[in-house]
Amino acid sequence: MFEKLFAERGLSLDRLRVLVEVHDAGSIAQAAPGDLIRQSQYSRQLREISEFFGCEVARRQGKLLKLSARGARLAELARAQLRALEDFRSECREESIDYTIAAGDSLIHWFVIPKLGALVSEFGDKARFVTVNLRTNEIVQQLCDGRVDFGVIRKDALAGGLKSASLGALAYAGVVPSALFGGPARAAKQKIGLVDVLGGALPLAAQMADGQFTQRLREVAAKAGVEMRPALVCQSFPQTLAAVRSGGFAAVLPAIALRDMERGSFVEANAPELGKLKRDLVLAWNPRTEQVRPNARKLADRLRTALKL
Amino acid sequence: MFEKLFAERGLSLDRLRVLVEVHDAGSIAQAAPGDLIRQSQYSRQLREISEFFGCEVARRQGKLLKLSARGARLAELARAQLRALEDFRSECREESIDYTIAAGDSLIHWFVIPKLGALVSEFGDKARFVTVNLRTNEIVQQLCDGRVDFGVIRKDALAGGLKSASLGALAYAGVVPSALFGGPARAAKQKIGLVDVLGGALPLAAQMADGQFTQRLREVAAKAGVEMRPALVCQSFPQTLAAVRSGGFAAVLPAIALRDMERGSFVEANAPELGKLKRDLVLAWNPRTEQVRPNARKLADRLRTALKL
DNA sequence: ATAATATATGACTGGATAATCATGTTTGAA
DNA sequence: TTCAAACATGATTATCCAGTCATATATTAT
Repeated sequence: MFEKLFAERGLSLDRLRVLVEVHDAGSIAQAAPGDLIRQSQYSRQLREISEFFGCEVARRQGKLLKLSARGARLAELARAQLRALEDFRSECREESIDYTIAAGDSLIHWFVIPKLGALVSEFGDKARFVTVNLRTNEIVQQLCDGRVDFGVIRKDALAGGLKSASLGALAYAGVVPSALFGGPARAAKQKIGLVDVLGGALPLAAQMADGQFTQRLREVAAKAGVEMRPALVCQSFPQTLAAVRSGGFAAVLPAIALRDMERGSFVEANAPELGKLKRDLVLAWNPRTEQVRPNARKLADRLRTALKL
Repeated sequence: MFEKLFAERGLSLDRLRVLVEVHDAGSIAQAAPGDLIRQSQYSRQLREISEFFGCEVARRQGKLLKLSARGARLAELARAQLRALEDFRSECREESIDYTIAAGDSLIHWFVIPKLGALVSEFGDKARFVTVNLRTNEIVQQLCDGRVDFGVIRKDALAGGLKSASLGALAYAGVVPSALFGGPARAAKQKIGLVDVLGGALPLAAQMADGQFTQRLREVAAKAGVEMRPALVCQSFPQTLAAVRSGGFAAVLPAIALRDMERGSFVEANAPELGKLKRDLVLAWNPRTEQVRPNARKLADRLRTALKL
C-alpha cells in the first residue's frame, strides 16, 4: 500500500508545511519577509513539491509567486492533515487544543469574549480559545481555507459551503454622555433623538474603519436631515466607546457596548431610525472542520447557543 | 502555524506509513514476514512515533505487538491522509485512481464484475477498479478502517457508521444437469422439486465454505424431510457451478449463476423452500471515504444503481 | 535603461531519518 | 528449563532533506 507515494522522493511533511505557509501569506516573500535564506528554501521546496506531484503547484504572477488552483487545494488538504496530526498529538499528551474564533473588533470585544467564560469551564483543559480580529471578507476567506475554525459575521456575508447558525440581530444605539448633555439631573428628565447625536450640536466620535457601516450611517443621517461631521474619527468601536466615556463625545455604538458604561453616565437617544443599521449575525464554520478537528461539532453546538443574543 | 508539530523531531511520512502497515498486518512480524531487518526497523519506528505523540501507540499482547486503541485511530487517520495525497498525485498526473470493491467470491464473480463494464467506460481513465475476495466480517472490518472503499455484503452484517444502499435480494436455485436427469427431452417435460436435488438420489455438489449458508441449507433440507449428503464439497459457488457444468452433480446455486449456463443444459427445481435462503444485499461504504477520495460519492451513486439486482 | 523587489538555482554543509547488522530481551510452548 | 518466535536496542552507514550563502534571472516602477 502506498507504493506509488513512497517510490519517489520529493515529499515530506516540511514541504507540505511550506506550501501551507506560502498559501496563507500569499507569496514567498510575504511568507518569509526579509529572510533571503528562507525565501530561497521556500522556492526550492515548492519546486520539489511540483515535481513530486507532477503539476505546477505555483505560478509567477508578476513579481509574486502565487499558488495555482491545484496548489491551493493541496495547501488546504495539507493544512487539514497537519492540523489533524497536531490535534491528535495534543490529545495524546492531554494538552488543550486551540480553536480559533474570528470576528470584527467590536464583536470580539462585547460579544465573543464575554460569553466565552461559560464555555471555558465546560471544556476545561480540552479546548482553548484564540480570538482574532479580522475584517468580514478575511473571515470568510479564512473559514473556507481552514485557517480559522469559527467566525461571527453578518448573515449577508456568508459564502457557499460554510455552515452557519443564526445568532440574532446586532442593533446600534446613539449615546450622549450625561456630562456633555447637561449633567445627570437633566439627562434623567429629558429625552433626546438622533438629531441631537448626529446633528453637530455636540462633538461626535465616529468609527469609520468599516466603510459599509459608515455609508449606512450617513444615509440614516441624511434621511434625518443632517450631515454627519465627526469631531473624532476612530478605528474601532471600542475606541469610540473610550471617546464617549471620556465625556467629550457623542457617538453611535453597538447596543451591546452600553453594558460597559456606568448607568447614569450617559443618555441613550430614542432613535428608531437606527433600526436600519441592524444586521443579522451568524456563527459560521466550515463543515470540514467538523471532520478534521475533534470536538468541533460539539463546540459549534455550544457556541451557537452561548453566543445567541 | 504548526510550530508544535515541527518543534520536535520524530514524525515522518515513512513512520506513519509503517504504522498503517503494522495496523493492517496485525503485528510487526506479519507486516514484514521473514525480514529481520524490516522488523527491527518497524519496532524502532513505532517507538519513535510513540515518543513523538507522547502515548503508547502499540503494546505487547503476548508474543505479538498490537496497536493500542490510540494507535489504531492514528493508523486510520494516517491511512486516510496518505491515500488523499496519493489520490491527489494521481489526479495531478492524470493517472487513474484505484477503488477497491470487496465481496464474497460468488458475488464478485456473478454480481460485481459483470456489471462493472458499464462503469468502466463512464469513468474512463479517472478510475480503475480492484476487486478483492473477502469474507463478510473482513469486509466490514476493512470498510471501517479504510482498507477497502466499497463492499457488497448481507444487509444483516452492516456495522454502525457505514453508509449503505440496498441492492435487492440474492436468491438461490436448485439445479440438476439435464444429462444427469435423463436428457434434455425429459428435462423439458418433467418438473422436479427440492427433494430431487438434495434427497440423495442424485450426486450433490455443495459449497460449504460459508458456514452460515450451509447451516441454513441443512435446515431447509431437514424441513423437506431429507438429509443432505454432498458427494462433492466445494470451497465456493464458482467451483460448485463447475461441478454442475460437468454434468455429474446437482447443486444449490445463487440464481444469478444460472445465467452462465447454457439453456437446456440443466433443469431448475421448483423449490419455493429455498426462499428461506434469500438474503438482502447492500452496497456498503465508509462515509469518510467520500470525504477523503475524489469522486467517491459519485462512484457510490453509480455503483448503487449499476449493481442493483 | 536602471534600480528595486521577488524569485530561482548552484554548491555546499549539517542534521535527521532510514537501512543494516549484530545482539539482547520477552514470551509462549515444548 | 529450554527452545523458538517475536520484538527491542545499540551501533554504524547511507540517503535524503533542510539550511546556508552566493549569485542569477525575472518583473515592475521610475
